[in-house]
Formats: sequence, C-alpha cells, structure tokens
Amino acid sequence: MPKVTEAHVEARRLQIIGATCVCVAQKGFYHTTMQDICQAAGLSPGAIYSYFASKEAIIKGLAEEGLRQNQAIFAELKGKGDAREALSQFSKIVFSCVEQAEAEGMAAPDMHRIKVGLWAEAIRNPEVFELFQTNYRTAIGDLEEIVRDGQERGELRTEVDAKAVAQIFVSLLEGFVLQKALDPSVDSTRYLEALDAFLDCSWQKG
Amino acid sequence: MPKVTEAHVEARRLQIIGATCVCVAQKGFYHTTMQDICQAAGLSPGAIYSYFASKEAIIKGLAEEGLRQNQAIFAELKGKGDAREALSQFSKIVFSCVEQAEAEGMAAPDMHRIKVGLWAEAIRNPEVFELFQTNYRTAIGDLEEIVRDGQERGELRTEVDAKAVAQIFVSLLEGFVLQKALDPSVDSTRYLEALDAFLDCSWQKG
DNA sequence: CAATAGAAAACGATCGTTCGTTTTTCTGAC
DNA sequence: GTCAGAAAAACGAACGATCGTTTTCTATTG
Repeated sequence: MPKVTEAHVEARRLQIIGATCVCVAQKGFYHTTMQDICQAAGLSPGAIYSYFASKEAIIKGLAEEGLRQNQAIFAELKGKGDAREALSQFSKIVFSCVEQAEAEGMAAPDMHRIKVGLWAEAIRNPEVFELFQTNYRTAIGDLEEIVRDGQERGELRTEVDAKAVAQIFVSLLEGFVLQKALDPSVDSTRYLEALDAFLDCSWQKG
Repeated sequence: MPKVTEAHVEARRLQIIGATCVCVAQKGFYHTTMQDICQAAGLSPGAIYSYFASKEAIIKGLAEEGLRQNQAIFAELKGKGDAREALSQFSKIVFSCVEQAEAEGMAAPDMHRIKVGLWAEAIRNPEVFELFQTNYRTAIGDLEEIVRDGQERGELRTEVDAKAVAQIFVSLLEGFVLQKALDPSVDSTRYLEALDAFLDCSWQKG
C-alpha cells in the first residue's frame, strides 16, 4: 500500500483514537494496555506506532480531538442573540455533545468517564495540561465577554464579577459531567431544567 | 518492636497515606511507584506492605480518608438555621477544606489535584466507585432535604426540583475544585462571592 | 529471650516499544 | 488489460525496562 492518501492517515488516527476511547472508558488510561488498543482497533502494535509515537501521544491526540469538538460547538454559539439566550444555549452544549456521542455509537456515560480520565491526565502530563488550561481560559474568556456585554446593555445584573459568572457556568456543566460519570442514574433532563430555571431567576435584571 | 499500640498502627497508615498524597499530587496515581511512596514515607516496601495489602489498597485508603473528612464537615452543617443559611455555609465547605489542608502543610492546589485523580480512579476501581457514589448520594440527599424543608417553610421557590437544586450545588463546588486544579490562577475569593450572590438572587422567595 | 516491625535485595510478571518480516497496493512498461 | 517490481503499511514475535510484590534477614522492644 504505497502512497496512501492523507485522508486515509487521518482516518486511521481517528480509528485508533476511537478504539482507545472504548478501552479508556472501561479501564482508565493506566490499565488500558497497548494490546488492548491494538485489539480494539484491529491493528498490530507496529501499525499503531506508525501513526502515534507513543501511548502518551495517543492520549494527547484523544484530548485534542475532544477539545476540538468542544471549540466547534463554541464557535457556533458566539455572536448569538442576547446574553440570556447565549447562556441558555451554552447550557445545552453538554447535552448536544451527549447526543452526538450516542449517534456515533458511544454510550453517553462513556464520554463522561473519558472526560474525567482526561482531567486526571492533565494533572500530570504538561502537554495535556496546557491543552486544557488554554481551552478553559478561552472558554471562560468568551463567556465573560458575553456576560459583560449583557451587563453593559443592562440585561444582566452588574454587581457580580463577569468572569466569576463565567466560571460558575463552567462549573455547572462540568459538575454535571462528573456526577453523571460517578452516578449514571443522575437525571439529565431534570438537571437541565433546574439549570435553566436558575438562569431565569438569577443574574437577569428586573 | 513487638506489640505496637493500635494508635501507632493508625499513625503509620496516615503517614503512608500522607506520603502517597504528596506523590500523587505531582505524578498521578499511575506514575507514582511504590518506591516513590517508600521514599516519601521514609519506609521500606516490606514495612508498607504490612500496613496495606497493595497499592490499590493505599489508594482506597486515601479515598476513604478524604471522604471521611468531607462527611465530618457535612455532619457539622446539618440542622443549622434556615435553608439559605445552610446552603451558604455549605458553599464554604470547600474553602474550609482548603484552609485545613494548608494548615496541615499541604498546598491547596495539591488537594484539588488529588481529588481529580480520585475521580478518575473511581471510574475504574469498583470499590472506590462505590465509595464516591454513596458519598455523593448521601450528600445530595442531605442537601435535597435542606432545600425541601426550605421550600415547605416558604423560604425557597418551589417550582424547581429540590434534588436538581442539590445537584447544582454539588456542581458549583466540585466545578471549582476542577478549575482550580487545572488553572491555579483561578481566584477563590471572587468565585465564592459570585456563588454567594447567586444564592441571594435565586431560589429565594420574594 | 521471644516476637515482631522494618530493611533490602530479588523475583516474576507485565507493559511499552522495537524491528525484521510479510502482505498489500499502486505504478508503469508491455 | 496484465503483470512484474517497488514501496510502504501492517504484522507479531521478542526485548529491555520497570513495577508491584514477596521473602529473607536484621534490629529492636517488651
């Protein structure tokens, strides 16, 4: 198979990352061996090592892929209507992510478990750490901008720091991910309802 | 040294757990080796293995210790004043934890990093998973009770599910832990202020 | 002196990674 | 259209290193 297209290379990379997801959701990063990944991907060690330099590189690739999807949803959000509407839509990101994951054949809790695993990986792996840090900073920065605009237009209360509001928002979403990962019986719909009601009665001026 | 007191045994266990904390905060569970723990604790492998059956047992012990402290603070909280006051105090738990950790010589971000690592460990290790699941369920159950009492007494809005409110609360605290772990520059004080303001303008009736 | 905590070397297993070989596919000459 | 030949991708057995654990020996205390 000489001169394979670049699209094929990317497909293989995604195949390997997808296989890693399956394993990691069940066993975590530590206890997924390269053999596990090989078996799940239907490839040999040698093949995998021609697409990723190491196991850590696969993890980093997985993190990049996840954050890339996050940012794509974010980009779609910016510039939308008023602050209240933007925040409400933002609160639905996590849930659209879940739907998308399920459409791709991945169980929703799996996605959450992988995300929790990536958080832990970020603690130790400087490259993944930076990935997450910049991702959070830009996300919070974007949210902060939305909130500040809303405050300046008089839509939102002004007595609270815009950045802190943005951070609280992130907490509300990531906290859901955590709880769902640690207890699949958590009711997504009811949580989203409460979150939306939260939006209605707080921050909104008048 | 025969027939050592039971207090001594417990002290050694805490010594080992403490040493593990130091290592885990830096390297995560995976990359902390038994040798690392030995060195940090100033003990030999043989000594450690006479207090813990395995590396996983140490991790489980660490999780138990952490959750035990959580529950202690929780017990202190229950039965206090009105719902608004209880929720406000609850929001300070995380911060008192930080202060306590710092008083014990542990850097605050370290505690957060360890907690994130434990979440990931819970994903895979069924024993730790159950530990966290029951911990969260009782915590949310307690909070739900507080909210429901407040609703019945007419202090809080009734249009939102009490359990969902409790979950949102947990998100607000654990979300802070996550953000602080992934970005130490996050401002604790401002976050707490915003959280408290959040309490003031939402849920509260009239 | 008896009993046990602790030290330390060593073991067995496992895991990430490498590398020589095989298989596959694309190219180009006929 | 067919068929060599080249080049790269995939295979998979094997390696070296490391890690958790065990076991043996020593030191200490009641």
